[in-house]
Amino acid sequence: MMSMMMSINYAILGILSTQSLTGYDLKKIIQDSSFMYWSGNNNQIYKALVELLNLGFVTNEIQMQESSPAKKIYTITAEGIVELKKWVLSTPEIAEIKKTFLIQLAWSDLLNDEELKNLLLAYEEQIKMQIILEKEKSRRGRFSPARSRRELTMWGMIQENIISSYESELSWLETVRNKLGSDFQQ
Amino acid sequence: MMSMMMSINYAILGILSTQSLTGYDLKKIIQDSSFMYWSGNNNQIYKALVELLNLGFVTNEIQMQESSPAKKIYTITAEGIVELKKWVLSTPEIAEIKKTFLIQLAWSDLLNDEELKNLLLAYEEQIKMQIILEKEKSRRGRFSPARSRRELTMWGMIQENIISSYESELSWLETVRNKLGSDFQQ
DNA sequence: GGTGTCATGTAAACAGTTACATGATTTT
DNA sequence: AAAATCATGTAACTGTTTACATGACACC
Repeated sequence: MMSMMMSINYAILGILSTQSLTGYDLKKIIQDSSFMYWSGNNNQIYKALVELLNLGFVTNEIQMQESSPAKKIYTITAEGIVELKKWVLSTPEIAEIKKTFLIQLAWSDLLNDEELKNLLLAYEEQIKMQIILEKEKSRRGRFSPARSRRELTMWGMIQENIISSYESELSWLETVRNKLGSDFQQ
Repeated sequence: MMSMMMSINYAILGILSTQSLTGYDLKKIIQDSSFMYWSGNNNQIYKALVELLNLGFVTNEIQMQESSPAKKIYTITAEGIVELKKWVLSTPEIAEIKKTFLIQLAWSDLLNDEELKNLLLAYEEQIKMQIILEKEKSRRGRFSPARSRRELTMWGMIQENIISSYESELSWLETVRNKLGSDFQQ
């Protein structure tokens, strides 16, 4: 068959493997998630659901409501579970990382020592803010399945991965300041 | 003016700030670079050069060649330098990180202990391969300006940032194995 | 004789974002 | 009175990638 779907489809299948939900629910979960990295826009989610439906990986049940648009509640099928597991087992890809800041640093020869120090400081500030935001996000964290002890551990580890990425960046910044110290003329 | 160009334009301006080059040269440099994260496809580079030319940030000199297409050698202007410096000084954005592997782990409750262990192992393998690739890349590393002692240090630090990102991922993997150890039933 | 490098450029497709549209209900 | 929430969906655009097109030359 070679379905070759984008990974957002698998994120959706994964969420639906824990509970049946509407497109609107999925949107909110993806928006709030720190590791499901899409913006959670309608366009992508509703399109993905149509595709998953056509492929038979989900079914939907239309629930009429008075004075509100009809809900479409999506449920994963047995084939959907099989497809999801196949994907989970597939060879992991290395992360896609875009650090625009490194490009700024690459041309920092244009700056004087003071300007460079301030730039590094500004980056540090951004990261620290992001860590706070991330911790706040995980504190609120509504969607977090815990079907087994192992899954609970896993979700904790996923959160820790993100935090530790930022902390690694902070400790790199320390190295930069140390290494650079001897180059500053003052 | 509010130019609001994409960052690839600034990557190009930066490269041109060290030497005058053709689109073809820029393409190769971006392809080989580990922190200028674009694929280095023609479409983006030639389009960017037209835009930079229209904005007056670069000029080009057409060099005829016998039995080869004419070369267009691009040179940064004084306005280009000003624009580049302005961008370098602008508030850094936090990195855009897309770790699809974390989404795989999120649904790893579908796997048994053995399958999960193998998945973690496969990810470790990918990262180790990437580190070797990255170190090989920096060993070959053709394009690396060193206009000052500080710039040389900076470029070393940029390389180290990328390596340390992967190493942080490896040490996170160790934590996962430890934390998970007690959940495995055997 | 096929593949790779030099050197320009275009076309088509895909991925992903913002914004728009509808319409009732609830909250500020 | 305005804004947010619920719930669906579409339109337009940006960014990015792969592939195509040309044509000479060098290498194996």
